[in-house]
Amino acid sequence: MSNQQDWKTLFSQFEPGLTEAIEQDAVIKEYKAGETVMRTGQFIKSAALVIEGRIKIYRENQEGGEFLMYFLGPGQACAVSLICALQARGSEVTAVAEEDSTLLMLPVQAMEQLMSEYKSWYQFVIQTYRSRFDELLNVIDHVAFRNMDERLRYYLQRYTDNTGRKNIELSHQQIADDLHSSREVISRLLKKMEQRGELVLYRNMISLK
Amino acid sequence: MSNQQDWKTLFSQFEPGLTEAIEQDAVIKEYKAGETVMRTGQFIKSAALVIEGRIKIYRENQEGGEFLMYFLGPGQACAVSLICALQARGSEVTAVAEEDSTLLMLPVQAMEQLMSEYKSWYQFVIQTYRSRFDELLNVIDHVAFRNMDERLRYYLQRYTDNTGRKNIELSHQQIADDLHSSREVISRLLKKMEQRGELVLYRNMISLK
DNA sequence: ACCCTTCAGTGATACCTGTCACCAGGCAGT
DNA sequence: ACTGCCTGGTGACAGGTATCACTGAAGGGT
Repeated sequence: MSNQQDWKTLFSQFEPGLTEAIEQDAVIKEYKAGETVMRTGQFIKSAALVIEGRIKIYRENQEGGEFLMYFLGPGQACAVSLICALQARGSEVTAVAEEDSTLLMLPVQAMEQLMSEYKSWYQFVIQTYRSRFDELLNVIDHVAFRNMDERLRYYLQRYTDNTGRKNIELSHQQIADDLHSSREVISRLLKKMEQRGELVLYRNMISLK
Repeated sequence: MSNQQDWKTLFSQFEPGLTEAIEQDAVIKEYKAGETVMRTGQFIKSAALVIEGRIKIYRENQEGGEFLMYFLGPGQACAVSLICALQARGSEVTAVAEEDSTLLMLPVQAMEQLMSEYKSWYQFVIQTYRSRFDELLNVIDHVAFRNMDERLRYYLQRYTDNTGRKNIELSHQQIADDLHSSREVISRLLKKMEQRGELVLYRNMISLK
């Protein structure tokens, strides 16, 4: 477990003074794996920076369906929270901790001030918008142009990229939920991929080659 | 045709001095209907604000498929151009003028400066990010959770919202392209909607009830 | 008036994916 | 050991959508 000093090295692009300014106003929050960080419709009063762990950001619809947008890792910030916080609006996505996670919560008022005072903060915000926007574009590409097998492959790829591990500890059902598909479809596609030698299937685990 | 003075009233939220500052550095560009404003991969050196007309922003894939993201109308700015311009990166979307359009092109260097000097510019940029992000979320919702009939309905709705007209002057083929579907499917769905009395079909025109 | 292109309608067919039904194996708690 | 639940595998089937083939109608240009 990293302690709370470490976050400064994570955001080393922040200029002198900025980290201290953030420290003054921000609150550190811990979430256990599976805990909901933010629920659709919930009012947002803070921007969230991830210090440790992994946060899953997804969209929910009325009928209980869900659809993964992206994961946030250490050093990343939630673009939705940045936008919503700056405009005092409710969240339009749901965020859940996939692992035990540590977040730095920065109140809106503080954000406003940092924005004008610190160029590196402003650049960080812009950069965050950009990378999340990019990620959304990729998601749209896949869901619009690709079949489920390619979307699954992309999903597994992103997962290993995010965790840095080749073993994916998820049930087929969890994957199906993230892709808004069904377990049977995912099982069959995974089986095909296994037969092609792209991966090996275990219980609650997929090992990429 | 509005002349070039009018744009200041369009962006009336800009604080005193900002419009003049923009005027100094910006260039007005005109595009005929159908002209390509920006192509995927093209390098962006200016932010684009729409003064008049309608710009269609869509994603292209390698095989020639396309997928509509949203339209930009007068008073709106292209979030992609704002982001790309600030980071000197290539475009990841294609922009085409749907009608004869007038755009205000603001070079990157000028943007940087306005950003720190004018709060109302900074807020405009944030607001632009936010609304485009929202729109993308809606698009994702539809493509992830909805069937083609609902997507078509949403598409027609957006179209009339954007143009302010109840008559949609598009061929079925054009609609199919925007939704990344096929003409036959769109024709059939439109026929069903006509039979239900939701609209009336003409050649190259759909009239919503 | 005629030709030619574009647009729209429609049936047949195939594929992808979601759903249902059912089974078997693993794992946890009693 | 028994029970029950979660996970994964599999076949059958259905609905939605893409594709192909063909038709006829509308409109523009000559």
